[in-house]
Amino acid sequence: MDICLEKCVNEPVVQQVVKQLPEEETILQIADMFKALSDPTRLKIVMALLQHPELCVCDLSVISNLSDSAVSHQLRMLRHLKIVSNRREGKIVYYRLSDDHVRQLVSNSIDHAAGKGCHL
Amino acid sequence: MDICLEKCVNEPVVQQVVKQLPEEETILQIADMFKALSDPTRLKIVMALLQHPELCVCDLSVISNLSDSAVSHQLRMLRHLKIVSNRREGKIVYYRLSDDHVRQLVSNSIDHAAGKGCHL
DNA sequence: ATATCAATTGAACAATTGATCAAATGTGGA
DNA sequence: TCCACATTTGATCAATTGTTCAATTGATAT
Repeated sequence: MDICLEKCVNEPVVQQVVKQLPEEETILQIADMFKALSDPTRLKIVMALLQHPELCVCDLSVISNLSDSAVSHQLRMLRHLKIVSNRREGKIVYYRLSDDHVRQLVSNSIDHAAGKGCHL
Repeated sequence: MDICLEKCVNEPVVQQVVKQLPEEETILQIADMFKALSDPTRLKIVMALLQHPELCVCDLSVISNLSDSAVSHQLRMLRHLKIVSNRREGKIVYYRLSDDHVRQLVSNSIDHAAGKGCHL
């Protein structure tokens, strides 16, 4: 028994917290979303798409100062996480944010970082 | 010159986007915040603290189903990122969320995942 | 068909991460 | 003091990550 007594474990509090926690599946989903935004390169890509509705891979590679390949790899991940969508026009593939939730999430974070606080 | 022409690079659009992007420093900061929440274990810890204002390491290890040590390591990271604060009471150390922004961030994400959409 | 350009892909590699274990703090009680 | 407990820390190791390079795909024009 390596549990602390009385004030700690086995109290109703712990049971209640566990019960009210979102399902494991949901937690993994949300964590994935955060993971997508946890890399500076990807975050910059998303921020760029926040300011301009559509950008091609080439543009994004210039903006993020990275090789086309590197950007494409990251876009692939963002695509699989349903965070960006793409559209081909001739040789060029345009990317855009596909999720309004991400838009809000990142937007809020920028505001917060800028010290502006929330903006309801 | 490995840049795509006309519609792509060197357009004012790219310049403008780059200019409007937050500073590198800020981007790194925000990415770190997301990184803190990108691991299911840490996310669960934060979610638990979202539901109960203060929990000790031992509680959190039970809730997250992890060893004390593992939890402590994660709490250390969250502490350094200023996401949680702690308070010692005798042998027991209580942790709490130190940042309202994180509270909102995670709370919003849960709502979104629950299909409730935004709640302005 | 060939050439060219935008984008994607796969392999390889260094760098980072998260869990585990053992040892070390710090705290209160006998 | 010595002991037990809650927590922290350092070291290690497997797994994951992000980038680079080379090769490939898709599309347009000649």
